[in-house]
Amino acid sequence: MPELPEVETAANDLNGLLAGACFDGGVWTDWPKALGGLAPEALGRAIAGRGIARVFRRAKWIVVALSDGSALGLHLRMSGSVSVSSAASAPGPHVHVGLGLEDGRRLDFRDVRKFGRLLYLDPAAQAALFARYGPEPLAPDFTPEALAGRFAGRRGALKPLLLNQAVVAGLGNIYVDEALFRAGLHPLRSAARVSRREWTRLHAAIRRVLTDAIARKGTTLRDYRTGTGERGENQRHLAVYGREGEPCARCETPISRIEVGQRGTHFCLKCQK
DNA sequence: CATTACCTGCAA
DNA sequence: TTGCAGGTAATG
Repeated sequence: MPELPEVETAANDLNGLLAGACFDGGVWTDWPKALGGLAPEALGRAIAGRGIARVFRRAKWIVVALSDGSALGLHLRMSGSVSVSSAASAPGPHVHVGLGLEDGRRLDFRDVRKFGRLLYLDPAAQAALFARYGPEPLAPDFTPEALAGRFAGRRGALKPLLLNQAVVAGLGNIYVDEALFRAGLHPLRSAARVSRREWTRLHAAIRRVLTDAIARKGTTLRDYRTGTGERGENQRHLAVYGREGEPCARCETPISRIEVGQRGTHFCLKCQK
């Protein structure tokens, strides 16, 4: 489910709820695989008594930074979400991990499809993990030239490259389709045949689509919830994603759907060349 | 580059 | 029953 705007929203919500709190070492799970091989007891020992310095996003990871420089990395994959509840309450449906806090609350990790992960990361593991990712598209130094530079010398179509987290971090199937529509670029356009002016348009489109979605607290199609349990609003503003057959907002042509790299791909064949 | 695997739920 | 879903890693 979650792409950059959803993870950003969830991380910001968790930061407001958890900054300054302390894990008590209690770990409940009914799906130990989510911990990536670390035993629940070992995770509990690692985080017991650790304060939460802050919670932020990197790529599609929620990073819970702890007082000793270690961190928890939460990846929601297709259907994950996070929430904070009372430790006295029973875990809700599809909650697979719960981490106790010293103040009587609990951080819950919910994930219908069980693809998500909650990993303990020491500083070296954090560095190794985040080194795999490309630049943050909303960072101030992510200029149109920086975007074009990421594609320099790469062959292939725009959409698969934009989905590649090592090229640019954080984009997924929804926002790639939306950004390409806004930029007027066909998802199968070769990256080698994009002009300077088109890179500038694509850069603006990516930033606009992401910032608008963050302002609307993300896109909730099925499982995604904000860190406070609400649905996002951006699903009401999608131009092409999930709109096969509906008229294009710009030219009325029915939106097309094709497969690109095994992903459903939505675009306007008249507006996107 | 394509295919498969990882999982569950839901709509056609 | 089949196909599809916001992601990604592993395998030919």
